[in-house]
Amino acid sequence: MKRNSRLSLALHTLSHMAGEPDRVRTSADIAAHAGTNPVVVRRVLGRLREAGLLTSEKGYAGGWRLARAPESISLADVYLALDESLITTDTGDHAPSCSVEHALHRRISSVMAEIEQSLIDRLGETTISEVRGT
Amino acid sequence: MKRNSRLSLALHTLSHMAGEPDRVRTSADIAAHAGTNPVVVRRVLGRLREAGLLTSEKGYAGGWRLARAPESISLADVYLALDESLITTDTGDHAPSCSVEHALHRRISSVMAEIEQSLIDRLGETTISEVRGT
DNA sequence: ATGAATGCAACAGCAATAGTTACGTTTGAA
DNA sequence: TTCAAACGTAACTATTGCTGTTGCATTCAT
Repeated sequence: MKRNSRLSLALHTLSHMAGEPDRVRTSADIAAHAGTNPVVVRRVLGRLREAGLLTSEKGYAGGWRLARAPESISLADVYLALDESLITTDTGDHAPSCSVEHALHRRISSVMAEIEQSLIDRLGETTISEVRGT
Repeated sequence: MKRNSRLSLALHTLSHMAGEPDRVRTSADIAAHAGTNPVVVRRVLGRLREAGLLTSEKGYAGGWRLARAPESISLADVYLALDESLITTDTGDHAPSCSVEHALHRRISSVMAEIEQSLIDRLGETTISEVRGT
């Protein structure tokens, strides 16, 4: 695993869960399906839980379950839950020399923020259940 | 520099160049403005040259210059030149166990490809000269 | 010829992250 | 009550990607 693996893992798991929303799955099960480690699964899914997309229960017969109907979970929800921020340009610790540079920097940041919002809007148009194929 | 620094460096440089399109700039000049290293600049700008956005000349009085009018260079051109592929999920060297998994994987890849295309379309709507502020 | 510039290769250092191990905590069943 | 199963979390390692840096060959105008 390498590129965007958190997003990939999250999407695979959620889409898979959308098939049987009531079934409780352990992180070990999920990890086996995803070819990774239970701790990694808990790390990623923990973020989705914080965002209210999943619930987890400890102890015997514990595990993970969708917190909402899959039709109500959009890709934007997942993206924002993971806090990936794919687009945002670097914060530039290099203090701009002249005011022209400074203005340019702000201009670019603003444009990139608009682009990211467009991406989020687009992600909001697709739900987990659609990804799975209804 | 850290996050999306290549994209950031490319945008800053191109936007800056759009102000005086005929001026030749050395990688040392650009690096000084960007607060980085000439070699790093040449690495990033080299990709833009391969994509036909810039030209470079070696030797005495050499340097970098826009290869096209700034109004004809879109953010999509820059994005594609850098081959960043922000969206694409990982290729999953983990061979899917069952055919359901396999179908799901292809489904997700397909959806993410659509999303990335939407992003590129959106990036195509803004040009370097617009970023600069006309 | 010489100095200024790119092109390129190689290497070090750093940051992010996956993977792993270990241990505490919680829960329900036996 | 005891025990096994599960999550939660911390700590550590390894890997990966990228920036920064140095060095050197090449090219070009003077």
